[in-house]
Amino acid sequence: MANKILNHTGIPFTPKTIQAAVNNIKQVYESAILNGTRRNIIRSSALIKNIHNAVKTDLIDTNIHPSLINPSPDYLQRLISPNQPAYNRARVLGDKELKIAGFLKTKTQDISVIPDNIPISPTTMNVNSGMNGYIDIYGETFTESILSINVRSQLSSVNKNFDTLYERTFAESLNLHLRVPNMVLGEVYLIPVKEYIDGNVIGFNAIDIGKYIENFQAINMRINKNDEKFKYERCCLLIVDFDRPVPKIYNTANELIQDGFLPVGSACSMTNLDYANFVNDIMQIYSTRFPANILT
DNA sequence: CTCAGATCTGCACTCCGTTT
DNA sequence: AAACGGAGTGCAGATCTGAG
Repeated sequence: MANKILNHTGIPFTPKTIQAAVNNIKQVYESAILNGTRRNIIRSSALIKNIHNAVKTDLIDTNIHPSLINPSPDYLQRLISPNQPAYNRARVLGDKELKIAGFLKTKTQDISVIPDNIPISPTTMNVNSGMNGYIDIYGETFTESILSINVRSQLSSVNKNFDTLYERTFAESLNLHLRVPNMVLGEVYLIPVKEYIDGNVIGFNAIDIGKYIENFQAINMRINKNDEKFKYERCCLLIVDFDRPVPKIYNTANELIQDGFLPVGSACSMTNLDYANFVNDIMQIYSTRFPANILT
């Protein structure tokens, strides 16, 4: 897990930008298609970790302390007492996906940023759900103060899986917000503007990208903690054209119209759904909601 | 304690009955 | 016949467990 990200020749590689991440995804995925190991590479999560890494890098660039991202349980133990003396924090990125309890179930979060000044307070859950009696090692106060960003992708069979994946996306935010309504949730969803066809050759099919934009706008921008619980505080629909030598990331609907992926006059908007402003936007929402929490 | 085998989890993708 | 929808599949990695 520490660094399982490889380039297409099998050499360890750490993408620092979202463009480097999608470039590497294209190269690794396409070589896997050609040598018949496409399913293996997808299920190994080797591709999606490229996006994880670029998002983590962008979080650090907004001044988040690396040790507060996906910290180990050992590191978290220092928060068990609010009067703990200052801890000598190494500038190392954690890689532990935190298992967070929601109203219906637990779920490990892809990227968790923990505040440095909120104590952990284990509690036994007392709720009218299957989680009744579950011992949550973090407690509600700490859980709701975690900034959580999940990352998904779908490179082929896009329409076939739309329903299942959209339901999952919708359910994950609801599960957490039903228990901890203040929690700030982000989602980065990589979607190709043309899906890869199946088989052992490189090829692309058109998809209806407008449908994705509309559906993700419908669960986006939960600015007020009283807003609908199935929404995310900030979603990113990372729309990428892989059918060119260097993949192109789309940040605006106008670019999609210009390249023929949305009809002229389309009402679709990528405002608040783009990657370019994603990290800044979600940090803004977090710091407004939890002005006293320390992430640096 | 170690560590190998068992079990659990996450997730892209397939399959097949239903609808149009 | 074609498209749809959603239950089912199976791989890979993570985590657990118990024998020694």
